[in-house]
Amino acid sequence: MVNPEIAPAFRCRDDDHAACVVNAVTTAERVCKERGVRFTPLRRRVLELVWSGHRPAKAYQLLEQLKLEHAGSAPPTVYRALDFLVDNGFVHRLESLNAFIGCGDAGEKHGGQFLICRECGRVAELDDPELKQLLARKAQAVGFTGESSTIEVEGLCARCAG
Amino acid sequence: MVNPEIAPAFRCRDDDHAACVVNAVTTAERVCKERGVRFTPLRRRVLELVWSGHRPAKAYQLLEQLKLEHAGSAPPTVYRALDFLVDNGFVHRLESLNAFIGCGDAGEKHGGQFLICRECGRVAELDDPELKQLLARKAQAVGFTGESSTIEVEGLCARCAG
DNA sequence: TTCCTGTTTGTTATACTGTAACGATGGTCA
DNA sequence: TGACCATCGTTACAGTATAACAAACAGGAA
Ligand SMILES: [Zn+2]
Ligand SMILES: [Zn+2]
Ligand SMILES: [Zn+2]
Ligand SMILES: [Zn+2]
Repeated sequence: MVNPEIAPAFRCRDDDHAACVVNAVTTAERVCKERGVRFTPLRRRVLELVWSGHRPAKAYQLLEQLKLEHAGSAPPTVYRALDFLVDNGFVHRLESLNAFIGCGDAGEKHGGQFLICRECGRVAELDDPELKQLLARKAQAVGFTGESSTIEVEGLCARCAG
Repeated sequence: MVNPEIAPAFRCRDDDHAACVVNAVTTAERVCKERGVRFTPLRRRVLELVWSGHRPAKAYQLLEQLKLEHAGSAPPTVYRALDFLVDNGFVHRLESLNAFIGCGDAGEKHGGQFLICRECGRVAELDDPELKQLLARKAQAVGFTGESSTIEVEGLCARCAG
């Protein structure tokens, strides 16, 4: 096998991650302005919290953080913000984990393919057109028209595989 | 496009579905005997209930059924049976629905690819090696070793697409 | 400005999904 | 028989998500 590239999410050091957060927030701000939707302080804050690592964020963990900053926070507070972020393609929901992860390629609404390391918990996103096409083709072969797909792989990232 | 085959799950008529259930139970019975694990009445009954349609079964719906037949049923009753059935490859869990579906190709433990019709609710299973290989290859290309995967597609079956 | 309107947020309550813990039961085998 | 292990019954609770309605707020019309 050729020397593989390593996905950014698996390369990013936990102690040098601020740029990822800033980039995500800046992009979201721009896209929201373009779309004429409101990037409120709450939504911004939840996006920052989701992006606080390349690891899945659980809704009730986010809620705990929000409560520290604003006592009135409750489940709908975080779920509504997450709904907004997911609908606008800034965050993806990981179905196999009941968790959320920042989208590395925000701006376009899309479903990616997620690589979830069972050792370190980091998650990388692919957005591979070949995969989408093959899946669509295989579905069509049995008469099924796919509209959206959930693809999540559990395994080991390069660093954890040693 | 060539005339597509239609997946059995989408062809099966609701009023002529008994054979599917019998087949699933018979297979499970045989496989359990081969493996030396116990196919208890409870497990058999839950498998029948899961197979009562080609539609996803929710755990608490199954529980309601069980309660009608045995008052002592509680969440662990159904979840333990489902765990057994999933572990042995007789049933799959659909992550995007929090639901369960009978495996059309039981006996070998495997992860399939699931086609979920958003109109009629039926679910068909693929088990396509090309898809698995391509996904594994794409993951390897970024240094990730996949071990198990969740692939679920929402869309329209041939009948519902009209 | 004031009013109107639609969106966002606060608040309470509840529904849905899943597991921990421990004792009772029931096969299997020495 | 008794010891052992898997299964099941039972209670309690943890974790995930939404319904419903009121309050606050932004943006535009009068
Ligand atoms: Zn980063
Ligand atoms: Zn890792
Ligand atoms: Zn059938
Ligand atoms: Zn259909």
